Amino acid sequence: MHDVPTKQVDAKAERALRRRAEILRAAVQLFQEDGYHSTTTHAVADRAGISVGLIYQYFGNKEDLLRAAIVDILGEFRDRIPVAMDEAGDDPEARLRSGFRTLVAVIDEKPEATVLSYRESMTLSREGRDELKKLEVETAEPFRRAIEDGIRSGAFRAVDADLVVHNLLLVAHGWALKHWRLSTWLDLDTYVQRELDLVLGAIRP
Amino acid sequence: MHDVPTKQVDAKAERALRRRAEILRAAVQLFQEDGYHSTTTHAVADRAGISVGLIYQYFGNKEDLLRAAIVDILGEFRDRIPVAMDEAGDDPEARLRSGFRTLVAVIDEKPEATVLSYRESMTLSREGRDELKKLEVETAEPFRRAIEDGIRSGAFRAVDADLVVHNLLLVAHGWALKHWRLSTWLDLDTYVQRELDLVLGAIRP
Amino acid sequence: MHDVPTKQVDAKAERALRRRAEILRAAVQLFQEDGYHSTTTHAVADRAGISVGLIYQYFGNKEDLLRAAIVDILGEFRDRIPVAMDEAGDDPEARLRSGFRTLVAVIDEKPEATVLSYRESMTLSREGRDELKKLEVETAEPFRRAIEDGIRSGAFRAVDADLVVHNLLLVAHGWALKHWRLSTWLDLDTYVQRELDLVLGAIRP
Amino acid sequence: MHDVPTKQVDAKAERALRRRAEILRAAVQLFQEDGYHSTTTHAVADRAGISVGLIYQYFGNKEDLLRAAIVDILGEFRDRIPVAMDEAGDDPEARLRSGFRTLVAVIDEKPEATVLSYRESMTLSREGRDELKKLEVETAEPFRRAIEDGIRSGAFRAVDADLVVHNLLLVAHGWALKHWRLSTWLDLDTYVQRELDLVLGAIRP
DNA sequence: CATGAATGAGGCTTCATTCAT
DNA sequence: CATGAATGAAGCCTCATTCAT
Repeated sequence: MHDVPTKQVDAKAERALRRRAEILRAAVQLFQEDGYHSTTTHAVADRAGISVGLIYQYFGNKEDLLRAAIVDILGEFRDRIPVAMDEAGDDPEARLRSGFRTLVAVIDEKPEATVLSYRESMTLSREGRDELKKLEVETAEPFRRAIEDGIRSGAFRAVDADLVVHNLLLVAHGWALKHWRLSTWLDLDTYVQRELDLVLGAIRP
Repeated sequence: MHDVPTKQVDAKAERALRRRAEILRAAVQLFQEDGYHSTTTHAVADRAGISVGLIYQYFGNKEDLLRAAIVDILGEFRDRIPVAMDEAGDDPEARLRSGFRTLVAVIDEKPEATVLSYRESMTLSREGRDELKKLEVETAEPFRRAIEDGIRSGAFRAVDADLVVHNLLLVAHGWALKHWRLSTWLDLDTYVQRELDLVLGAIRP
Repeated sequence: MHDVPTKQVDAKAERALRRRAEILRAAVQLFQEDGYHSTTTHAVADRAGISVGLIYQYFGNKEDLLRAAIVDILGEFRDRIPVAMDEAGDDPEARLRSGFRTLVAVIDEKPEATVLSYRESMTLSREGRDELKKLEVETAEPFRRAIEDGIRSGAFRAVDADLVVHNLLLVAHGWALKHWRLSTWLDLDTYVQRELDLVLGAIRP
Repeated sequence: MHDVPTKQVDAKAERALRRRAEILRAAVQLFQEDGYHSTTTHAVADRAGISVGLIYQYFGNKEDLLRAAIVDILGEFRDRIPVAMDEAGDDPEARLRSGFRTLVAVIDEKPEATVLSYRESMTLSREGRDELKKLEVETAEPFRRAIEDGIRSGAFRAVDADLVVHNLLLVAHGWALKHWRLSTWLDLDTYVQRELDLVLGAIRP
């Protein structure tokens, strides 16, 4: 109704974003700990330190919370990987190494979300799943390009680029999916190192 | 209280086993189609053509049904892979190829169960999860041995055998997990062929 | 699965019908006492002496219960009125008197449901409302025919038959709608008698 | 604590009244469209172009809004009908015609509120309902007096005056309650005309 | 063995109302 | 005056599980 100082609007908007993030963080934690279906909306509210009702002012429903959680991490993949690859310069192999290292690092930061996207993605509605697939394809794209560049330049053999990307992503996700086993004998850096050696060893001429 | 002819007992026992299998099949189908949590026991009963009550004569509860479904497939891995490897003779690479081909083939036969074991394993109780992990380790074992044999014989480089097995299993599971994408450009045999080329290419001296 | 003696099937079907009727009766009572929206499904279950869950084996949801309640009484109108009119013979006025008397009598038996159909009908979905309108038109039909017969035979003036029926129904419903006021100075028979005198007095030549 | 110019007080008071009326109008619209229970206070605020909180500065709670809406229209009946009857002079029949015509006209102006008073009156608390009954009786009173005057003067038969009033009110309300059916073959004036002919035909000597 | 009617705890979600700004 | 973020009680409904037949 009234004109309100811009600063106030910004403050409100920022506050709203912070709230949204708080709720999402609580949800991701609990989804990871107990699974999506065993997590109640009340539990999310409690963990976030708010009331149940408030969840529904930031998210349409529980599934929305799940989708937001998964989209959140996949979005981070999509955004951070190209940056990391560009910082590595033009060499295809260097780009691949940097991108993969970043991918696994992000997964290691939020393993919950990665596991979630495997475990609960089919819980989502058709639209939600399609959104995920789109993000997944977008994440794969920079890797695919680096490999094809490498093939063109002769740095790599004429392998099936899509398949190599598929493997790279699987192996990266594997760090989260099978962490219970891997972490008994490897740390993050060693895992990245050895996997890169294997993958690159397979595609170098 | 009565003595019962043995033949009748056998007939009964067999009938019971068939029933159990029917229920399990219905459950696996529905778990795959709709997810474990969205599948109701009534739906399982309907699909199996029996009444709800009967489910509880063959399985303790719904989670039991899930565990049985997953154990079923993992057990098949454990049993069929050593056989396939033995049929391939003594050469480590041949054994690896045969074992991997069989692994992917079994997964292709019942992709549902594979996906299930990723998606719902955390739904299980502590005991159920431990049982799965045990089966997973047992499945990995023959692969690990073949690789170590190959390393010893000089057929393979001195790679981290456990890591290579980890990758082999991930890639095999990947056929089920990412079937929606892979099947757009590959068939089963090509997938097995190309993956073997990549993996073996990485570990050959 | 098995063939079952017909008698048993009948017994079950009958039992089911009784249950349905019990639940419906409890619901109508409570809807009348407290209004549809103030009546909880738990309250209905308690009144019916069953558990909440059972309601949902006989009715799809709460609205379904409301629709069933209203359809129930409107159906009774539709069925009992033609019978009463036929018992009255051929004379249009006698038929009208008998039909109206029956209408008010049925309303007096279950005033709740009549009030419900006024108060809550718009709570229903489009389909539910259409079903009600159809029943209402069917209830009106025999009255309309009697009046038109009377007009043709010269027993009644050339009045707007539809309007007279509209009035008859309103007045009959009025017995339930304004019972709190009417019952302070009239009983059922007197109400019927006097209203018939008024209505017939208005349409006689 | 400050003395405030009277003009300002008036301006404020008027502004407040306007706000109240705006809110009430929004509420009546929505109550009619969706029913009282399906209308949320947020929806009322939106429709009125204000915030939820403001509603509670003009009305104690949601039920208050309903009562105000119904009292509003019933008060209009009470006020306008005697005026219309007085303008018609002394003849009982003329007074009755004028009163009824006005009653139906007011109902036609705000059919929502009439329907509301049937549909939701039981939603009100004891006090609210009693207030409605009082208003209803007050509305009926001038009609009753006209009929008794007519009976005394010999213009009408010795009918049950209260019952005739009951019918008049029912028939008037019927215009709103059954508008969906009536409006398919009648307009307002015809309805008034024909109903008056029927009712007066029934009570003329 | 087999049935399926019955149970009831518990989950998701809505929405009237408040209060700090 | 006015806002709208926040609350939390309460309702509808589902569904795993039992048990009398």
